[in-house]
Amino acid sequence: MTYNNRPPRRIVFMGSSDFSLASMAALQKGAFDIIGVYTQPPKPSGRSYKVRKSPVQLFAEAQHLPVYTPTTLRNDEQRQLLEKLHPDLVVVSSYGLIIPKNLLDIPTHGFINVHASLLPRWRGAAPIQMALLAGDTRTGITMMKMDPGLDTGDIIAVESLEITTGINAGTLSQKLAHLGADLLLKTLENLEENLASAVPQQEIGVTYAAKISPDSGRINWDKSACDILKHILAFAPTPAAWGKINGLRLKIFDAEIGAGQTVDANQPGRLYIIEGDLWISCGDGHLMLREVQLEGKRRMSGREFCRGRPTIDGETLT
RNA sequence: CGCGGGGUAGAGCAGUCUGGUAGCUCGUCAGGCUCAUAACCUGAAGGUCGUUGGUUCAAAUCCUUCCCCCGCAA
Repeated sequence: MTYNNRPPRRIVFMGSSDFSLASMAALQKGAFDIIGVYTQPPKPSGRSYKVRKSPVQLFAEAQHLPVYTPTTLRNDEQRQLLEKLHPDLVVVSSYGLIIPKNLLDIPTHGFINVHASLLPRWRGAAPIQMALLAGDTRTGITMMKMDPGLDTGDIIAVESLEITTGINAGTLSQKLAHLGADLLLKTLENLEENLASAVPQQEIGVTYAAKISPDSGRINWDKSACDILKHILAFAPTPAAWGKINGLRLKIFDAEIGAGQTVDANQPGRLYIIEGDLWISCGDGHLMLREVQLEGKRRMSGREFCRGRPTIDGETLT
């Protein structure tokens, strides 16, 4: 790969999730020196409460990159640390910490951010999920210069893609992660020009994507089959959409909208077994549940679920 | 020791409380029926009941060791 201008050599990467991983890996393969990786500190998490490192940290350590895991960047110590690294550029991708504005000037070329939406739509923490929930037909990656606001920086580059029907948040996130990594490399090829030509975000069309929680995955069966399907796909595979049956949580990972009138849909949440498939009535229409998981059990197809539990025919999911 | 569920035929489950010949729904295979079929009928194969040790005349079942899977929470 060749560069018209002097490429930024000394890059600091800040990220925490699987989404960030693709961008970091791309930088690592490219002709860049990742002189430091910032990521969320290991926390007690997972079953049995063990301390676990973020995927970014695991990858960085495997590549023998220096890793920093501050709990906040909002103090002098952190400012001095970043200054000592003398970065040309800081690349941020779903890091999870707010960048205080007194850090933004430290790198020669400032901070850039890989954001998974078409800004200014879906600023904030969960843009991928919100795009699916809203039924958007396109989404994409926005590369922007970071400023003190929440995803309000000037736009350097945009790449969009179609949201294909039936895609879930996990798969879409992977596609966007790769798109983001490609766009990041392109941006870095002519960084100075690209930064200079960045344009402010439009003031119309601003929306915010709040964090999603496991609780908000609970399905309201009074809604239409179409809305519920969006909900299921937006929450899959984590934290997953769910309902309760006999006091147990049933996660739903995939479904399809039923055609015809095979189910009388007057009782939202009512389950039916029809020719071995698992169906559920919604407020409007009905869904065939293709992939489910009862708490304590593994994830399985709706058909498998029915085979072992023929008695759920006629029961209600709430 | 954060809380909890589970491991029984290729898959999903019942049986465990109350010990007494290993079951169900599918799948697979063979045969039959049919113009035909993923449909239907008949039959067959397929299990050291996760692992270790113990109690007992007898353990999937009771006690015990370890391993593995999963939900919550974070």
